[in-house]
Amino acid sequence: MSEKKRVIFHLDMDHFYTAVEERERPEIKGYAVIVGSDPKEGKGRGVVSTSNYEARKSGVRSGMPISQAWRLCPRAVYLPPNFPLYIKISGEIMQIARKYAGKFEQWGIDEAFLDVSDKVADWAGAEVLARQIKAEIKETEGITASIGVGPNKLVAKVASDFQKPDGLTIVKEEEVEKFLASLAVRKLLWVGRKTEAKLKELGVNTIGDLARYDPTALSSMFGAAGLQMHLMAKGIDKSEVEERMGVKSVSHETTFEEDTADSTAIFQALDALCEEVLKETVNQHLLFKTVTVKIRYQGFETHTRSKTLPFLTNRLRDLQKTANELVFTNLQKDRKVRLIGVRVSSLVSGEKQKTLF
DNA sequence: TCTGGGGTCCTAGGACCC
DNA sequence: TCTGGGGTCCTAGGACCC
Repeated sequence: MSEKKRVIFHLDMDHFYTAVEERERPEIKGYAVIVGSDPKEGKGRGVVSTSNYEARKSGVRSGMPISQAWRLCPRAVYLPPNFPLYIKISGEIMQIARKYAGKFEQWGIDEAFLDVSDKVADWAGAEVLARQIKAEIKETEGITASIGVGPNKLVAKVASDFQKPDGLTIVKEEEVEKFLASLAVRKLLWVGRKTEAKLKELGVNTIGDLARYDPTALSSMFGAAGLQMHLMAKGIDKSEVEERMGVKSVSHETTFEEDTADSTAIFQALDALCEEVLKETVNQHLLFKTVTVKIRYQGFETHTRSKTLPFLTNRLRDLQKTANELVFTNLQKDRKVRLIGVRVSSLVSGEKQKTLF
């Protein structure tokens, strides 16, 4: 019996945050727009979340320090992120896309995988469907999306990035190897900056280089991820499109405006973060067992400390007491702190456990 | 260049249990 | 009085994603 052929879409909204802002404020259309931290005349901390294509012409990129963006593009329109709005519009878009898919998997706020194998007869049918989804999103929401189409998630993901904005790239099985071969390894899912650097040392620059490399050597260098990487480079990916159920952790963190050794300020911030984290866990009817605090010192050295309680809870005083103890016993008093954070995990839905309290 | 904030998954060592 | 093997849980760190 031959394996069923799959047709997978990867949907990727174009410069999503700035696209939403442009839609809401027609007066900024045509200008360079950057959503991110407050640039503070070039002295701001933090990074660029999203920049529109006008800003990208000046070299501005997602993840870039906002101070650097300010130097490259001081005349851009700088906006703080409006997450509630982005989440609302994302939800509407996902609802549109979901109805066309046999299986659907949201990926971050502005991307999704769709398994449409049962919805289309061939690649021509896939193209018709992809255009239909793009058109409906554009008509209903006024913003554009790019779609990549391929025989698996990996190829679809790489394809959606191939032509942007408002792109549609279809890669059939027989074209996969050729399509991938000349692209940089960094285009592969899970190959980030560190892995890219290690591969470069091996003389592996393109996905084609990686596909030809000895998998045993990759395995001894990267472990299981090495073999996975080699398969991906050959365009092989058997992972299913699957709906993700429930969060595994809830966290909040904050970077101080200036690094501080003031323990009053640090513990005050910690208490406030605990309150926010707790509010969310309660809203989602969750109980937690593990508390993790994160301390980042001046110079970016980062440590985490965690404690698993012998019971499930959603009480603020349990969270605050545990978080405070963890920070108190681990904080290096003579060092300035850049960031403090709190996370809860080992979550269980509390729907059936209301009687606990 | 000087690095946000929200997540997921993996690894490796150690404790502990049978 | 020196030491197996399997399994699970916990902790810390790190890479990666958007």
